[in-house]
Amino acid sequence: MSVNETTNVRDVDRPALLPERHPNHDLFVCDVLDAIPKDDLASMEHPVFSLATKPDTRVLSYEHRHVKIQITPSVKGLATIFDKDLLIYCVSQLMARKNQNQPISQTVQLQAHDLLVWTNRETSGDGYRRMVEAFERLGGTRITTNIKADGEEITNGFGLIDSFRIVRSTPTGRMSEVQVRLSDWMFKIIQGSEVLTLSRDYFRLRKPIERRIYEIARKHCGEQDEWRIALDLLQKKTGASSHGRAFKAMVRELVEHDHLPDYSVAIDGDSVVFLNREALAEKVPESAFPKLQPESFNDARIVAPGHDVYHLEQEWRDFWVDSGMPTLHSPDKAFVAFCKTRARRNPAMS
DNA sequence: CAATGAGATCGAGAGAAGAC
DNA sequence: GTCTTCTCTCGATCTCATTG
Repeated sequence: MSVNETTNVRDVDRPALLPERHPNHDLFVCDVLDAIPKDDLASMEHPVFSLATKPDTRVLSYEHRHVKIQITPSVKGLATIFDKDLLIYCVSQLMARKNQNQPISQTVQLQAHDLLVWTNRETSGDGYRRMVEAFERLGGTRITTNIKADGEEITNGFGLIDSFRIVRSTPTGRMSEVQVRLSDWMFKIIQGSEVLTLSRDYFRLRKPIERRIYEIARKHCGEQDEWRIALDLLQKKTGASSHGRAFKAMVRELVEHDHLPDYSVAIDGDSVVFLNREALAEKVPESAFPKLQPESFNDARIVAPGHDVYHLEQEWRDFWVDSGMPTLHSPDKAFVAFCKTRARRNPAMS
């Protein structure tokens, strides 16, 4: 669901969300630490990706019930939350194939330009340079953990990705194809479909912390109506190392601009409350929604052939609620226009 | 006209200084 | 001590001009 740009502009007239450069398909993401046996680490959700925008060479260590986990960066620094975009792309490509019952392999072949477009990034030379650096950080970041099994302590180490290979096109020296080999554990996650679907607007989140908060909300709130967490605990989960005051100010800003996909955020004392937007939409009384004429559904079928117009109506209602339930002079025209845009963006599957 | 390059600007985080 | 404000660094991002 795209956000109404005109109603979501910051005081400093800078949109909270990045522009939607390209309409994407479904996103899937796996929680990295889910890869580790769940009995031992299910209750641990430690940040793996750095939120910093400059090289972060800290070694992160966590301990929980005699299980130790250590995240070690290469000299290039920890993989950042922006680097995770590349991993999300690889996982999504494999999941899409898997969902179509096509065979999947641990090595993903992808077009560099497609990756940049799909992850809502710049396709400039700088964009390509940053992509290579991101792959280097992903490959260089190692996770080491010890697990006790039958009295024996086993230490496992793995990278975020196993390896990558860049194929450059000769005329301009620009890279064209990238081959990424995923780690065994990452591949197991995909095989087990232990992934979450992300909003398309995830890639439009500007701040690293906002992306991390969305992931946490996505995992914990999920389809529930509401999820509540203490502010300091949320900060701990995000891994943000800034001062508590700065973190609280950031959450306040998130509340004020209300631009987090899928969830609305509120502060209640020392707690942060995530409200599922879909659940919120359901609570709007039927009489409050704009009335549509029966002919409009016929018009919608014409502009969006192959789509379920009643499903589109539901999406349109969600969009209307997200936009702040504005008064519409002509709901029918707005609905048909919405269907037309939707159909252009996602042509009906045959 | 899409892809690309260059320079400007933003943001996270850290540290310092000053007010209370 | 606590809190706010300012400055700095550097990668991410924005904007606009150029290229093929």
